[in-house]
Amino acid sequence: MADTLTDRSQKILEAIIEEYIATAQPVGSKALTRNQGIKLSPASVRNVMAELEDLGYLASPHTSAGRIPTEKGYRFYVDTLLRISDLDSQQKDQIEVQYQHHGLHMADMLREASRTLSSFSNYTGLVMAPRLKSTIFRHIEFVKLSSRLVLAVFVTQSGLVQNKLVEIDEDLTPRDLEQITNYLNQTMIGLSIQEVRARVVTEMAHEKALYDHLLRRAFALSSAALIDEISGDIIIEGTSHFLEQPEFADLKCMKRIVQTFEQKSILVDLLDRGLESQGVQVIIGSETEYSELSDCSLITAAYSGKRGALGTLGVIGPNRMPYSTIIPIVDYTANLISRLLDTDND
Amino acid sequence: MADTLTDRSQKILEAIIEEYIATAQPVGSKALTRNQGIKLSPASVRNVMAELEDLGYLASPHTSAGRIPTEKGYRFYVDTLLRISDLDSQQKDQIEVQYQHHGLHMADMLREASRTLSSFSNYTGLVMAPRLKSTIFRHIEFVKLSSRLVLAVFVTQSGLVQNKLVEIDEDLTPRDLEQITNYLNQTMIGLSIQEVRARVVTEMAHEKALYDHLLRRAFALSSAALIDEISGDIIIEGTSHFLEQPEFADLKCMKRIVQTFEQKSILVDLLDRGLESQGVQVIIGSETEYSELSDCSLITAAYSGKRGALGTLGVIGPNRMPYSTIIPIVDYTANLISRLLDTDND
DNA sequence: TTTTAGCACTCCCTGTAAACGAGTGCCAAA
DNA sequence: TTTGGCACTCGTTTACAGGGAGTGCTAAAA
Repeated sequence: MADTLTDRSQKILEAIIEEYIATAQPVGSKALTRNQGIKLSPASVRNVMAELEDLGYLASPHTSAGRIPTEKGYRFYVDTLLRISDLDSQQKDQIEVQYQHHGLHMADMLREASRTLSSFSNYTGLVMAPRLKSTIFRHIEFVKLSSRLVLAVFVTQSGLVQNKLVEIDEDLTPRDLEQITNYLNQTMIGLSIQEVRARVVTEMAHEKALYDHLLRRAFALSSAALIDEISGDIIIEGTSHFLEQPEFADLKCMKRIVQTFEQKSILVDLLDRGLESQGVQVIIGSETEYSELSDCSLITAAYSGKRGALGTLGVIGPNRMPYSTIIPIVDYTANLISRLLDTDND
Repeated sequence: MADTLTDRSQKILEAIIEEYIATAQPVGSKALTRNQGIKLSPASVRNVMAELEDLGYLASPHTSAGRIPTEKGYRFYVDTLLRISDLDSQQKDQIEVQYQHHGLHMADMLREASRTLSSFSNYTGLVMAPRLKSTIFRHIEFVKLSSRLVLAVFVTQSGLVQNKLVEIDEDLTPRDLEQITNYLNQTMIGLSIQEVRARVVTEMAHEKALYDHLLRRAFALSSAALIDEISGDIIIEGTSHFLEQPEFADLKCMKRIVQTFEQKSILVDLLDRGLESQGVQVIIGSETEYSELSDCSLITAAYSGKRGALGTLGVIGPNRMPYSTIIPIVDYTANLISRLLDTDND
């Protein structure tokens, strides 16, 4: 089949998709010639529509309804038809002002990001918090809570604070802890947590019969402290926007989606996919590879700190989303968060 | 009006409420005599029902439907008709086993509590994390991040770790910080955060021209660190259970409730109310005093640490909830959490 | 005096049928 | 190649009748 669409076909496809995005109703040939700037008769449009249906870009729910875009249609629209404009500076300001009160706390900032994404897009906002392992070590502190319990507090370059309780076998004096702290802080600064962990492991293996008692304990302690990373936490805001979408009026289907959100692991996986990519990613329907989300699309972008990607954020909604307005919002927010993380903590 | 119900009236009211809880359908006189253990004819039941309606315990949606309980009906049921049985030990074990993997982390434990409440009740689980101010100071640590930025880490008696970034005016050497830390840890241990804060404030006022430079800075720093407490965080799990309730099939109404959940402040207020009380509290419908939740009921209980109440947890659902099975679950969970918090960190 | 049976009445729900409308596909004419 | 016309399809709406569940009232039975 000739998969190259004529200019005219593309124009009509675009008009159909945009009309459908706006109205959520199957769009017919007549409606198209009326509302959109199509200068053809309904009959001509019908011919093109039939052709587009044959090619798989459109589908008809039943004989006498209009056409709705298929996933392939949306994909083509996003890939080649969509012209993405920048946000105007007024909107940028409106978004940016949301972060003014959250000067220093990373967790608050990410929550605000999710909330802002949701309220500016009118869909559901998603933010995946940085994985511990991908962040840069800045500082570690041990606080002795009882004879067998030590609290380890890491601070990462980007200002994320993470703590973990560690059980220890032998009693350590505050003096021991202080020395261990100093040693680790001097040797590990600037490495990623992943690198720190690797280094601890190799050093422990190499110097099995480590002569320096203190060092051995330092490694044992930090190894225990780093052992299981926090699974990337995900911040979801604005689930209620899903309830506004006519395509999810069916409670069964709605419930499946909300349950998927509650479970989080699927969303973590989807957001993870965008972590290594540049710019905005769009995942449409079954491209998610989860049947629960086969009617949902995600628009995601990675945000990054000084040294590479930290996490991903985005918006999830029905396939029928106004991509042209949401993509810039996601893009701008990701850049804004990256910028704020860079400047805040130095 | 004679507000004392005869034994028979009470029995019938109870049967109606339980039938309605089970079926979500208005219950008629015939259905009652069929299914429940009522040995009267439908006509007699009807007389009693009419009386109960006059007294405000029942209502009829329309002429030829059965009766449904009013809030007053539920309240009477909960206050005087309900016999609460203990959980059997099998159920207790099932609940308890959920916490085995979460030995040490308080945050994880609370999240698990919310999840368990939800899955065992089939409604939505709520847990309000301890307010910082009501917890007991155990340890404070300052970590210098840059010349103007200090990270303050508190540990509370119950193992809650809270951190806050503080901007400082003058540069402090690590040695200064260490001294300040030591001073605060020695003087403040065992006080509640609220008391610590009060103490810092009075000392700062009293010794305005504080001769000891170090002390002054210690107070300034801890004052800044304690200044605005974390607003009680609330953990909501199982919102999707709301989608199963026939009374919320209306999307409008559903959306209003989900939005209320997202906003959280209302739930915080409601959970706060149960903080000072002993045992299980039930808030029914408009008793919440929020119109958004006029069709919802909460079952809450406070959990506590060594020294008094820390937070509240519970379940929220429609007015039509199986109180007799959920109250023991909430009660047991609150006690379990209290116990775990007590034993874990000593 | 209390309980029950009978009966007329109300109101919702369901199913059917008809009318309607939006849209399609195809064919022939422009 | 485009357009107008036309028959056809199919979902949606409206109207209406019938059935069912439940009520309130009254009079008879216990």
